[in-house]
Amino acid sequence: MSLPPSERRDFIREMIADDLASGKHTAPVTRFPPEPNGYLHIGHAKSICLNFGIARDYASIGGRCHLRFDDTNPSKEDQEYVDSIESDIRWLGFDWGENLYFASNIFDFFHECATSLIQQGLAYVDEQNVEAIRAQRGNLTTPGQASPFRDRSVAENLEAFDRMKAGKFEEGKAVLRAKIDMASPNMNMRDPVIYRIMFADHHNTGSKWCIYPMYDFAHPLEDAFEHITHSLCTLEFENHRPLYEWVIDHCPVPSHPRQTEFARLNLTYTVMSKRKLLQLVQEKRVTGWDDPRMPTVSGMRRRGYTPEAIRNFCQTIGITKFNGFTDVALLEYSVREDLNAKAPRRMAVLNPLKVTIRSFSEDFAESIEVQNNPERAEDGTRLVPLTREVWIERDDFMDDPPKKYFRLGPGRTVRLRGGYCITCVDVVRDDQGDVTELICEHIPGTIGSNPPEGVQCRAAIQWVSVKHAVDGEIRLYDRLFTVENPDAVEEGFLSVMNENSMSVIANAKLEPSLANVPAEYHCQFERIGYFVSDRKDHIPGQRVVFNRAVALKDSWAKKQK
RNA sequence: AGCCCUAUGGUGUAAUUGGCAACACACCUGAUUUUGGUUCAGUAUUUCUAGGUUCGAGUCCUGGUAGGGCUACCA
Repeated sequence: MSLPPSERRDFIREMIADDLASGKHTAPVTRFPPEPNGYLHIGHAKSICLNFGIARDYASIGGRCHLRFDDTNPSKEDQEYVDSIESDIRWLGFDWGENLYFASNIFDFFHECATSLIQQGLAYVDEQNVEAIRAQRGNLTTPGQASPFRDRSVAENLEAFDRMKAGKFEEGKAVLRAKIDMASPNMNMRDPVIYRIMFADHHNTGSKWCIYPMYDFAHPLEDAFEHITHSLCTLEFENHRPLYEWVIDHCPVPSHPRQTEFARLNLTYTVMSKRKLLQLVQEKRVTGWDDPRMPTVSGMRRRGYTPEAIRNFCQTIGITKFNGFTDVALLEYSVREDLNAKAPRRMAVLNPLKVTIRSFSEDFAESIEVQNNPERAEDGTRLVPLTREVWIERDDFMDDPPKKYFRLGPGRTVRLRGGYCITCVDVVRDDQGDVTELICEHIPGTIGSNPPEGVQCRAAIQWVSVKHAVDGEIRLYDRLFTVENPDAVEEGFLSVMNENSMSVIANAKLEPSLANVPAEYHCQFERIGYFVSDRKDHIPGQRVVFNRAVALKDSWAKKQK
């Protein structure tokens, strides 16, 4: 008996339920702790849905989720990222309320804890350079060796740490190290560096500090300071947990958070590494972090994803410790499901072929009432002008149609979606023999009803009145691809960079209801043919789905093989 | 090589904690359809391996195997 996804409990939620039942905590307090050094991507969305989702589940008993900027490395961080992260989280539908924190706001607290460690004889200032420290750390199989500075006196360490803080050392000339165990099989415990010197302007504290705490030291202290109960992070921090606990156990902290790890999101065909996404932006291979081809939250938003779709996706993939690869089809399904129900439909023709309906007079004009969304009658209808000449998709005609091709061919009949059935009676060609125009006749009385007995009309195609067509631009965006072979990832990038991987179709013929839009339309899923408008000025707050234009190409191609 | 983690259809996850292995996606087949969309019905495919405990093991124990992580003054 498996529970529906919405009620499913992952191992983390089980643990929280147990902690609540045993009285260990009265309410869960989680946190989402991004470093402001890039934009949020779909992988972050998984963590956001987890942490804020738990807070939401327990909101009635005081559960909450903090947004905390883990800004302890001023050389990589920027205010732009802080702003984008806040707005992306809000867009996803979550709210941290009053609970906005910056690690940089408690630099004094970190400093106190470091001083306390020194006083307990648990930390020392090492004045060796990086290379020496690295060499002494040993490797996976051989234990490390003690630094000559390891047994300095407390007084000496206190004094040296003060000089670090006062800027008396140059960068790289001294670090503060925790004194733990140079022979530990866990490399993280071999006297990890917990403070380093960096003369850099911090986006929040300016030049006030020239020493900054390392992640392994700062993170547990931040959690404890904020009274986080459950500190959820990804699998690569598993080996850091002993150090996390060591810091909590030896510093004067107000609470005892617990770290639990879960698997990060891996998506097939998708570049997820922040480093590589940054590279794409810096080398201008994309227009920015919010380029619709990017797997960032803001890129996906421009591409037409809805917050609901992303949240449902996160619900579907669940939380485990298994490090697998999620098929991107699962992501695509979640948007299709959401958009199919909500998005209004419009017609567009990408690769136009002119059709003249000769049974109409020159000045024929009729307003056809078309449903905005066949899934939702309450979305109403719109009037679309039909005239003697219309554009149809070139792929909707085949000279020599094979069986099971239901659209236009010589002598064949199709329905102009929402309108009449038309029969192709003649084909006009140029000197090369290429089709330039179709001559058709309409079958009267076929709006809203089937053609007479004996006339095959199995498909409905999109069309746009030539006289009323809006010239717009529709862009088809590819995903950013990597190749399956990880060694060839860089080559994968090259194919990303290639303009061919992004097809831009100019001068698409658009339905006149889009008249005010100097359109830039993003293809939602070319595999199924959704085009989603990003333009808020178009239909406020709504997404538009253009059907079929590309879907046909694809599904037909698939049937061919 | 040492330490840590993980293993359930093609993919991602469930399994009332030792009691008939299931859900979604993907795939294929058929029906419906004024979007080759949607919807509906159906087919096919599963507990890494070898032992052990047990009336009974996906679940517990032992040994293998495979994958991931760890040798930053990044987070």
